[in-house]
Amino acid sequence: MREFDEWYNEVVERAELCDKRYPVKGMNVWLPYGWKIMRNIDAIIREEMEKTGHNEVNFPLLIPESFFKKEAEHIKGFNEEVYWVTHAGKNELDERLLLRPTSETAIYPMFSLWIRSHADLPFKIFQIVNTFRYETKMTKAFLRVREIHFFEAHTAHEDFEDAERQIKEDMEIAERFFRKLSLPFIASIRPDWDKFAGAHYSIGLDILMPSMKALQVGSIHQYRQNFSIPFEIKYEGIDGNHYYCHQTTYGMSERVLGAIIGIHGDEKGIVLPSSIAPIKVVIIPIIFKGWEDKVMEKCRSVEEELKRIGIECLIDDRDKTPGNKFYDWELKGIPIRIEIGPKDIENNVITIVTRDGVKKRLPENEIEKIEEELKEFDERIYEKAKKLMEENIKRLEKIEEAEGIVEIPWCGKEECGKEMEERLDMKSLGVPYSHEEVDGTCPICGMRATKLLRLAKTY
RNA sequence: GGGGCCGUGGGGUAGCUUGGUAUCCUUCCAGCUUGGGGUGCUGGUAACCCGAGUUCAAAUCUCGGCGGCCCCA
Repeated sequence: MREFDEWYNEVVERAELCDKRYPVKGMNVWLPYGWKIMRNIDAIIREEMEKTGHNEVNFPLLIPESFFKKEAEHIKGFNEEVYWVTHAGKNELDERLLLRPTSETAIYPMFSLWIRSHADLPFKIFQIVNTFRYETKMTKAFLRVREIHFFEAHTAHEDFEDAERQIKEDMEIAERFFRKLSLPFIASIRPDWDKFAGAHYSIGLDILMPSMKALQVGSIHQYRQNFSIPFEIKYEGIDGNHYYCHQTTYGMSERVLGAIIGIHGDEKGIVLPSSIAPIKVVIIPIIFKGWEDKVMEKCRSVEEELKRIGIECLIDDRDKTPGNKFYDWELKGIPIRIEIGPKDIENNVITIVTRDGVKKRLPENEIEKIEEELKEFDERIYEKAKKLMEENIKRLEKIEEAEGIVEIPWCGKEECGKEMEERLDMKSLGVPYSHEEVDGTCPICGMRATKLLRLAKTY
């Protein structure tokens, strides 16, 4: 949808999330406000990682060409979008180095040194780093960039079953993570022709944007032994023999922020769930002649009370008119604003207005209720987003025009899936992760279909 | 991968056809005023993407580069 794309481009700059004027394509400057939000998102995933026994590491940006080349499928998948470092000053390097497009080939040589025995397993690490991919399509702030703010978890396991348990855990992490951001998503097992380069299978986590295009916001991969064999990641089993590990990864990026902007935003600007809003409550003094001191005094006491109960807040005492400040903070997506003026002081109340337009007065001795108001706000924006998604997932029996995400009975053959893509002008998201059993007919070949193929236009 | 459009103060624009240093709105700064949804007035700062060429003279014409946007595969 053209309007959406225009709105999106404008709002990321007006809300001071990033500055797109940096003169390298696909590389934007994170502004303080946007970066704070991104770091709050990172903090949530970091907390989830720690809860589930992953340790944070930080690998070098550069990978030697010889490492990168060890897994054949992986190179094929990334070769065209790799940035190369070929020189040091005027001298050509003996071995070319690449900027990581993802870190498998940096991390796994170290895995093979670190992992010795079954007692080391499962081995679970993650990092949040920048990765580089020379995207050939049109770039777009947070949605398609060439320098990616990337979260990646890498695990190694004794056997396939334990790696599968990891993938279940990853799905639980994703559920909790996206719920905290009030973002509904769907999980699909990507078709073989679209899985991650080198994976045994891939699960895509997708969000339906208001433009009715699907956005992949996360991916979980089962590698089986596809990397452990070329990288020789082996452990000594209880029986004294050596075995190759089974591996998984889980990845996400600033696309999550792009999804939040797109899903929750409105004509006034972005809308932030309270879990990541740098300021959860903004206090606007409504000053009239003769009331200056009384109003400011009350603002400060409310601020103190909010800080005491652990709610980040700010008094906007800039010399602007209140209306101006309202528009400002709405643009930036602050969940709740408090207005304090003469009328509030006379009635011993504060006026609160949530970002989605609920206005009420709270007695001034019940300020702690703001906490509940924030929770209810998060819940409302989640339900609204969920409704939009559910209304636009459509079950079809034959090939027909539809907006959003469609689910069509599929025999499982690649040629049929690709023909659906072509005729609908959509991309396959894959088969629902929930393994929903169906009894239908593939509309392409007419054979019995036991699964659904999800398709959508994508970013 | 193929095609098209575009680049002027921080943002949005006029000027380009017919070469002579730039219009308006907004933002920003100062002051007064105002203050429960973009208050008003006065004054001020600030721009022709980069490089080469044509010319007495280039925002304007030519070529190249960089960057942005759109459409198709």
